[in-house]
Amino acid sequence: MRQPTLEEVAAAAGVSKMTASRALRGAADVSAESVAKVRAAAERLGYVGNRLALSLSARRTNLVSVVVPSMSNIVFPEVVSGITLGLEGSGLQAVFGISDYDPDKEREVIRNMLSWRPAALIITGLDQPEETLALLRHIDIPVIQLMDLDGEPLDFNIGLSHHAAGAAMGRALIAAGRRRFGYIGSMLGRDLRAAKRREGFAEALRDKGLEWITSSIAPDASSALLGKQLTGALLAGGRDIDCLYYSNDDMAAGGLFACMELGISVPSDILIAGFNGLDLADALPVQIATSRSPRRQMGEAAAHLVRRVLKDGREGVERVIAFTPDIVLGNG
Amino acid sequence: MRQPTLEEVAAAAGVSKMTASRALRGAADVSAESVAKVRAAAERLGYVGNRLALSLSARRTNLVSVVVPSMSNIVFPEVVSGITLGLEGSGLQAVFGISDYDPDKEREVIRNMLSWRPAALIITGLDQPEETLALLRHIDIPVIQLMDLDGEPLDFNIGLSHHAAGAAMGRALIAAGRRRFGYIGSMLGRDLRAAKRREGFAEALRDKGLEWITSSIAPDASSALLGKQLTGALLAGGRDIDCLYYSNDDMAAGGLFACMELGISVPSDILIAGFNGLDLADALPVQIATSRSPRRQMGEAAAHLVRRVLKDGREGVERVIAFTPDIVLGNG
DNA sequence: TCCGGTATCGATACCGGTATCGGTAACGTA
DNA sequence: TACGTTACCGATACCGGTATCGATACCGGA
Repeated sequence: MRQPTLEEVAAAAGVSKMTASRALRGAADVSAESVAKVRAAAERLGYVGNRLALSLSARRTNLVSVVVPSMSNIVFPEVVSGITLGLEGSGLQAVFGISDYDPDKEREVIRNMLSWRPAALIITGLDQPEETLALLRHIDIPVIQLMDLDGEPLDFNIGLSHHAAGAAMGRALIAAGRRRFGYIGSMLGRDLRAAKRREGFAEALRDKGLEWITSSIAPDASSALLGKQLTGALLAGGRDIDCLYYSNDDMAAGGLFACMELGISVPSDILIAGFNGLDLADALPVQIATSRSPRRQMGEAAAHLVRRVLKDGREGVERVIAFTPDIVLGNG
Repeated sequence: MRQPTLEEVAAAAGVSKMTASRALRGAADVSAESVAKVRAAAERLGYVGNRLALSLSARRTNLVSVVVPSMSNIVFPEVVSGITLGLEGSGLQAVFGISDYDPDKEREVIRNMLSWRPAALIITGLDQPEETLALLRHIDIPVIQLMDLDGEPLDFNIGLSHHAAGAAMGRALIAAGRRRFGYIGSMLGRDLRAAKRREGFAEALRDKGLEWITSSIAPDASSALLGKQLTGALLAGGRDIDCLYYSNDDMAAGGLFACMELGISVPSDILIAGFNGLDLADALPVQIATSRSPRRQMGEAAAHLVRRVLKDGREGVERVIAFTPDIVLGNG
């Protein structure tokens, strides 16, 4: 019970392969009678076209390959949703790969993707090692580096400056009267965008003659629980701080929960600031400060860019699309 | 600057296509000299094998197609991570599609997937309409229905009984002394597994002569914010309840936040119960009751089943793998 | 010198579609 | 009757790999 081929459908309908092909694609130059026979045969046999043969023959696929670092952090699935949504109705199909924040694995995933001859490639960030870039310079499809702007793009670039986002948050919190800053983060060696935010924030502090009073960075993946634990440990140290900046909202939410358990008033005693503007942040009993990153929009923008370039070529298409996250300080 | 073909690599290396093919695949019957020449040429030209041609020729792909309802709810990305992880090192590659909880869209996504001739198919739940099942009965690859057990499986089935999970939670909460139950959920017409949990829970109530005192169901997608809003509205109604069962942990977390803002003591005044056992639930300042669904494990189990069946055939492989969620009542 | 075995390589067919082009039947028109 | 036009259809080639089988060169041994 193999999948039937077009040849078999054609035989069942009593016509040639070509006529069957034309009939199923709704081409002209086929009699209504033939169309009916072929349709019926295809239905009866459960025929499903073979995209391998189609794509090989046409020398192009309808695939848009997307490589993200993780699926465990909700922000990437959201970007992925945006891409899928933005591709809807275009006939293009998104395919996803996970790099686990590992540059070597990312290169292998990309190589794997390229072996399917996608029509376009969307990858995360701008910090691919030279070896990966070399791989990408050999191909002639549009390549979009997504979510980050701090660096030299290879082809197209859509995202936001995490360095600037960190700096803007730092300035906003200083303007709000905070002076004694602590940092809590995770996995900065691999999550380079979080590291850029931290560095931008630190620069904003230096501009005002300030610096981190304390800093706690774990090697694990970010999570609310980790944020809670690190915050609990840090506060137990008795440092005198009035603001904690977290690598993201998950961590910050955990920090908030730690404060609530410890009876520390947020934001009057300590202001909690994260990054992303997760849906969760809007529901928290105490609002935390955050930068709303336009995750779905970035995904959709990437999808629309792909559609445009594949349809009309690269001419006149902006190489860089910059987003700016809104800062929300909350009800503090 | 098209992607080079094996033919071009072979020409650059001064050998035939076949020799180049053999050299790159590390086959015997090729001289060390030829291997070196071909490798060098491939490297120089940036050759990446064409999986379309390979798969068409071999009449099989290394693809495992996965269809999930959504990527916005963290549970599905987690399942997806589990599948990807479980496939690691097998040479198999997972490909994902999103159905948006829409049966028609699901059928189209599946049809699209099948056109790539995957080696296996993993879909969510057991409630596909007959039209979709008809599509699946025509194919001879392993099909796994994942995450649910309540129904008649088509081929393989891995998951948990949501009806039983709801009933177990209901019994546990009754045993914990609760009597006046309210329900808060979302999108039950589409999230059939949540509907099954609600029904199972209601049955447990009926067994003890109880029933829902109040129920609030929104058509929107679940989120903490929605849970918070519905809870706020429901509590403003002044119903006398001592326990709220939610469609999932996101909603329940929102419910907890609503209670905290309203000064309602959890769990002494109202016990909050959700479903999933999200990481977030462990970090909340007040623990909520939940059923821990083994999301990564189900994904990994599906991946291992696929590997086994593709390697050794279906003989002797269990058709159904049942998981049971642990109930956590929390620190109430 | 001839033969058999081994190492290495290439020509060909095929996977399942579609593009292309040429063929045939039916019909109208000069 | 001869010819052109139109509608419909099918044979063939090709996409880029690999399986298969046969060819060739070279070696050692009889």
